[in-house]
Amino acid sequence: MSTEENLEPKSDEMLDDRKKRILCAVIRNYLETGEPVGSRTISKYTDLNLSSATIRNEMSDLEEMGYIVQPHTSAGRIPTDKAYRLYVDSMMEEKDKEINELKGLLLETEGKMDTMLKNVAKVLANNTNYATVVSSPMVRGNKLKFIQLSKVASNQLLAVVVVEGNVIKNNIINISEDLDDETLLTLNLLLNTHLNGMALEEINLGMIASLKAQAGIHGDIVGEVMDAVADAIKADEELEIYTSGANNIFKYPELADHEKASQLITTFEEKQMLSQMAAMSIDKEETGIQVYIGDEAPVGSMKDCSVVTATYDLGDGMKGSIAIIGPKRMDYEKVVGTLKTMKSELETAYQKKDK
Amino acid sequence: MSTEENLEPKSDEMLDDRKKRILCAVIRNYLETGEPVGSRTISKYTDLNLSSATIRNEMSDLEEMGYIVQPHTSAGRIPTDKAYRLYVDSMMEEKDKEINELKGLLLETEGKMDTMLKNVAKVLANNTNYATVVSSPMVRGNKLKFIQLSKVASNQLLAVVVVEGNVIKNNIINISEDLDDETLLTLNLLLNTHLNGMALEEINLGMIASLKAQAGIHGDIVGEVMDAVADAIKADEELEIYTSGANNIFKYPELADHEKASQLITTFEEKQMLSQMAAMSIDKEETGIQVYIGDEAPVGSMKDCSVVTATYDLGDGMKGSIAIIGPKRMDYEKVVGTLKTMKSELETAYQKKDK
DNA sequence: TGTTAGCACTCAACTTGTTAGAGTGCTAAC
DNA sequence: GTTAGCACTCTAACAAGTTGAGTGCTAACA
Repeated sequence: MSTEENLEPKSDEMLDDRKKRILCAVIRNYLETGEPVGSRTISKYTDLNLSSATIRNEMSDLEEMGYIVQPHTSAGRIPTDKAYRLYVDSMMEEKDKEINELKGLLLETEGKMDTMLKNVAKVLANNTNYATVVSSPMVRGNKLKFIQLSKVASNQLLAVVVVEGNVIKNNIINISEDLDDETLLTLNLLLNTHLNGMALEEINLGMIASLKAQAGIHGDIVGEVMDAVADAIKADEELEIYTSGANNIFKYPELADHEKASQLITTFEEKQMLSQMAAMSIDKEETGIQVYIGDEAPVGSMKDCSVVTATYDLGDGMKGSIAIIGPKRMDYEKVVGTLKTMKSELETAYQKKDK
Repeated sequence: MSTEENLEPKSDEMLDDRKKRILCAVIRNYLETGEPVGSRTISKYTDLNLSSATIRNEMSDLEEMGYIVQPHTSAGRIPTDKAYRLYVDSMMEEKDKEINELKGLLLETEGKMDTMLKNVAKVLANNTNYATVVSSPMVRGNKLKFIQLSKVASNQLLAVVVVEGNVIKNNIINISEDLDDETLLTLNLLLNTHLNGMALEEINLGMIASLKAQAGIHGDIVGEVMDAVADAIKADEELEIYTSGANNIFKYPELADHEKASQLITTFEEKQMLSQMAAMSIDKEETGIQVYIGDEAPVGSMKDCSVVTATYDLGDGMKGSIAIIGPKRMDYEKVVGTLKTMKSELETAYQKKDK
């Protein structure tokens, strides 16, 4: 072990215990204060009884290894992304106990998925003082459950498409010719017998053509219905996004200057990037907690932030994502803990609602 | 006329033509530059050939009357809210011609109401460099058009409620007992014959009770359907809000400090205040353009802004609101003009879509 | 060999003083 | 009624000096 020093610096393993403790102290202190931390502070407020001079030597080493930097000479050190990475991966202890009264209450109140998720976002933002993004669940491997055409006016049909997971989509179809009830019934039968239970991916052009043929003179309507189905699929892929606490970024000077704030706010307003981010996070398939630090962040405007995401799983392949966005010096321990608790709260709240 | 000077200063009428022109020049100049404007500037850049000293005397008067103020002694003057009010009411000429290519294009592309309004917000934000809020149309005096129950699973019904204006609402109803198709048909018939064409306000508890009685053992289901109807009404009252360009506030230093920006962003994120604002604006019933300056603004967080709203009318009592939020020194002429054009573009685009 | 005290040095941040310029109000002359 | 001139005010920008936190280095110590 000790003879491996001639190898290239393999960072992690090069850190002896003392260096680790010093680095950890620097990080912890910086997370709290947001100010560069100097050798004297470390020397005073840690149990390892070392003079500031010794600490200085060690810090000099740590800087060389790329864990800390000075904003300018004669300032204290601040952690680099690399240090945060190490901290998140192997140094922090989660504060799992962070259960807050609110949650239970808020989740039970409504059976509605959207208000539920909106509340999740709001509670998280209030509890953490960071910005939060919650996505609606994405449903995978969806099967068509039910299709129905109804006449709402002489020249208008209503097409209702229900997909597994009870995602419902309506489309109003304008028709030129009036349809009698029998034809409508036939069409409904035709559509349901052929399409029910079908996975969305299985519906292709050939099938549509065949249906159209069978519908005879009403082929056009089938075409329109298939458009409605296509819409249902698309709507399903576009995740709903609920955000809260975007204003929290103003609490962190490193994010609050006009340029950065403006970009972040735009991202939050347009939601589309957030939707992609959520989709990515869900696709990762790891059900655990994911931490993106600085440049690792999935969205450009967040390159000065850290993003912590969790994937929740409501069963039936319904998975969604919860993300917390804050400054790189966010309280990772608290955030990860809170997110874990919230994830499980959400999942159990949904199970309960179900029965 | 000239002998009325002994009356209390009745502001507007006290302003002789020269004062008006000077005030107008001050306002115009300040709108452009955002800097306090001094007497020399006015003396130079107006056609009334007066020395700066004369202008100074006049400006001193105008200050006394409350139209302009100095941020500090030995600075130029800036207009007060009172001045803006006068300007908006009687001095400005709208730049009605401000028609921008984009509009026509964007509006036609989609038949979808929501994307259409989203686009309106986006185009306005891009064109004006202010923040925009567009509400979905509020439908008044709504009548029920169509109700349908369908079986999607052995223990689940789907209730579809269509309201005039083609607002569609779905509810999944969990039932304990299985229903055969005939019963379903009877229920559908019962609901439709009694409720179709009924205004939402007319549906009261007595009617619901009577329906329940007629439904016999399936009274519970009727109850649930009525809940779905209630939902449809509520969903209809809650206006959808589309925003764009919230980040534009950072372009105006007077709005961009942390405190104000944070409040504005929160308002834009939570949308609920904006929804109320839209509702208010629609209720005003005046179909024209409304300008709120500073404290007049309908929302607290906008007290340092000006808000210009327009009400669009799609016929059938469907009215919505478009609002532009910017600094008090916004380009009122352009905004009012653009808003008028957009209002009519939107209305005609909708008519076209209809046929 | 690792640790420590001491010292010179650096640099941001704050304080103070100075200056330049824009703008005003007032007065006296036109 | 209008204007030129002048003294005055106040901000913004800059320069210079001061303070304090923090460092790196060296020499002494265990």
